[in-house]
Amino acid sequence: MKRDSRLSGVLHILLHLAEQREPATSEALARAMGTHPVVIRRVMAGLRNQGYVCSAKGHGGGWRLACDLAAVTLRDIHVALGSPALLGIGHRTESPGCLVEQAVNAALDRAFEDAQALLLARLGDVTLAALSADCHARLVARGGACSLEASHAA
Amino acid sequence: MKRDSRLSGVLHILLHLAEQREPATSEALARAMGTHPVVIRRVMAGLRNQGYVCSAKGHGGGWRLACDLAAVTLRDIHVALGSPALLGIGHRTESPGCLVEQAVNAALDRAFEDAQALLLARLGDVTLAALSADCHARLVARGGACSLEASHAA
DNA sequence: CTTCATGTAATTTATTTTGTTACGTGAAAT
DNA sequence: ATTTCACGTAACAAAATAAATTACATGAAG
Repeated sequence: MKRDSRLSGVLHILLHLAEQREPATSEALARAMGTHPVVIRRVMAGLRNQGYVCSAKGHGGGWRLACDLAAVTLRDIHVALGSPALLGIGHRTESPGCLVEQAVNAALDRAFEDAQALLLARLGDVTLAALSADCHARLVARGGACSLEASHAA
Repeated sequence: MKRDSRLSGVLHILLHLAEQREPATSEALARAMGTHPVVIRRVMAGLRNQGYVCSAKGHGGGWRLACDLAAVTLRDIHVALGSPALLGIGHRTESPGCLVEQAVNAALDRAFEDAQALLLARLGDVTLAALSADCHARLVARGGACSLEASHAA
């Protein structure tokens, strides 16, 4: 079972956008993320629709942040990506006729819902601003010499 | 992202086994679960190795429970299945060179670990005996007329 | 009016999961 | 004994998913 890393990837992109004032093209982002520009556009489309970023065509175009980092949480981004399943395990059948399976589903659901609620709450506790601050703290801790952008130069 | 339903399926099987004293063949279980006997054997192999069930060859052979339902939790079964990923989302990279990605991973990890720990704890709170009792309660609530096995007759 | 860059649908390719076949081992029935 | 039954496993095939790519359209800057 492969885990969905879209949230991780999008956060990565957003924080990089926060570091530069000029728009970043899908091609540049794709190079940094090791993927294809069209994939970037696909995943960013959701964020644009929710107003977290904006895009511009033509010369000097690309992606820019369009939100206050302090007002957006990781949960917001998760929702903007379409609220993909947080849990990796689930039911065999959604509404089974078998009583045994109903009991199994009920027991698992209780556990699943609690875990999911906790995870959403934790994601809701972290703002993009906090994440960005953590980035800069790490930059200082590491010596402060290199730009945040340098890590994807190669 | 498709969710793994092995835990759900195996619990279903175990509770059915709890209802009958004669062994159940892989073929019978496969019919009930809508899959192939070899798939049943594959998934049950882990449980057998951990001693939760035992299997017998030849006439009258098949699968039987080999554990005290009151002493085994859903968490134990999850572990016996190889502890598949509980979460549906994860990192892009495990040990990134990029500071931004390190910060993203750190933030997500905190949330992930807490949710995972809660889920494991909840699974650890439910014994197979409790699940089985819930099955019987549902059977009574529904009228008590039909056998637990009837649900898979068709 | 050409170049650049996004928007999106359609297609192809790769990966993962699931199902199937085939053959081996051992136990019970005849 | 030998046939039948059922598990054990590896190898193979098929199906479902996800990702990458292509293709073409739109619109903005030079």
